[in-house]
Amino acid sequence: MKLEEAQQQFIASWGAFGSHWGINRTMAQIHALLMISPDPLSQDDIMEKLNISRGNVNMNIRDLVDWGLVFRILIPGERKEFFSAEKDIWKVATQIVKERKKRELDPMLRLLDQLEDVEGDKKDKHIKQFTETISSIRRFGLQADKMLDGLVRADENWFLGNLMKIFR
Amino acid sequence: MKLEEAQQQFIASWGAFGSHWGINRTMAQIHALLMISPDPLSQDDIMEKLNISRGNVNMNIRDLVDWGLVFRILIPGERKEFFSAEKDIWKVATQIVKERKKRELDPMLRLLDQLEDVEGDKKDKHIKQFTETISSIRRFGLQADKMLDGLVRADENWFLGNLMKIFR
DNA sequence: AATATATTTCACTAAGTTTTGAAACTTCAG
DNA sequence: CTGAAGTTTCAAAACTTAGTGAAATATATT
Repeated sequence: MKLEEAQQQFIASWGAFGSHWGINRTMAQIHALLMISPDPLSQDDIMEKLNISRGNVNMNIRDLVDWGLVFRILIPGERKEFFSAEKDIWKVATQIVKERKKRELDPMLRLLDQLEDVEGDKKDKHIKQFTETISSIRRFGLQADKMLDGLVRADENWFLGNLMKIFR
Repeated sequence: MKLEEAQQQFIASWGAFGSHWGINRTMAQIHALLMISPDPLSQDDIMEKLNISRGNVNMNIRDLVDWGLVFRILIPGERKEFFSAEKDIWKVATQIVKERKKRELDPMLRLLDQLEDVEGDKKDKHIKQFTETISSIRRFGLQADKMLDGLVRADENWFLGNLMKIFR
C-alpha cells in the first residue's frame, strides 16, 4: 500500500474510532495527523491536509491541548505556532481515561450518593428495587474509580506485566 | 428525598451518562427505568412513564435486546409483551464491553494490520513515523483486546479480588 | 505608530441523529 | 374469516452537534 493512501485511511478511521470515545471526529483526525507527522505542524498545515476551516482547527486544537494530547511548540525564528501530538499511546490512553473519569464517573458517583437514601417504607418493593439498584451501581462505580486511579498512576510495563499474570 | 423525584433524577442522569458510552439517551433511560422497576413493563408502560412515542420505545427496546441488556418476558395469559432489564451491573458492564469490542476494537485492529506495511524507503522519516505509530497502536490494541477478553470471561468476585491485589 | 501576520471568537449554516405518528403488518380469539 | 389488540416500519419533522468564515483581537515587524 502507498504511504499517502495508508495515511488517509488511518486518519479517517482514527476519526471514526475517536467519535465513539468522547473525542469528536475532527479532533481525532487532527490527533491522528499529528501522530504520524515526524515534525510539528502549523494551523495552516492542518487546514490544508484535512480540508477544514481555520476556526475548526483552532477550536479542536484547543480541546486537544486541554485533554493533554497535543502540545504547542514554539519554533525559534518562526512567527507561527506549531503543534505536536503525544505519541506514546499508553500516555494517550491514560490521559483519556483520566479526563473521562473526571467528567463522567466522578459526577455520577456524587449523584448516586445522594440518591441512595429515599424516604419511605423500606419494605415497599419499589423502594427496595430502587435502593438496591442504586447501591449496587454505586459499589461498582467506586471499584471502577479506584481501579482507574491505579491505572492512571501506573506505568505501562508494570501494568501490562501484572495484568498478563492475571489473564494468563 | 422522595422516591418519585429520585427515580426521575436517576433516569435522567443514566440517560446522559449512557450517551457518552455508545448507548443513546432514550435507550439508556429505558434501561434505567427497567432496572428500577420491580416488575416487567410493557411498551405502553414505558411510553407513559417516559413520555415518548411508541415507535421510539419499540426501536430502542429492540436495540437493548440486541445488546443483551433487556429481556423479553412473556407473562402467561397476557397478550402484551413485557420487558425486564439485566440488573446485575457487572453483567451490564461486561455486556457493553463485549459489544463495543466487537464493533470498534476488532475492526480497528484489522485495519492496523493492513496499514502496518507501506511501500517505500524505510529510511524516509515520514514512512518511519507512520509505521512506528501504527505498530505501537497495534501492539497496544492487541493487549487491550486480550485483557478485555479475559474480563468478559471472568466473574466479578474473581476479577475485583485480583484487581485489588494489584492496585492495593 | 502603522502595517502585516497570526489567532480567537461567534453567529450562522450544514450535517447528522433522534423522535414522532400514522400506516402496514402480524397475531390471536371468537 | 373477521376484527380487535399488539407490534413494527419508515418518511418527515424536530432537535442536536459540528463546521464555516468573516470580523475582532492579539502579536510581531518595520
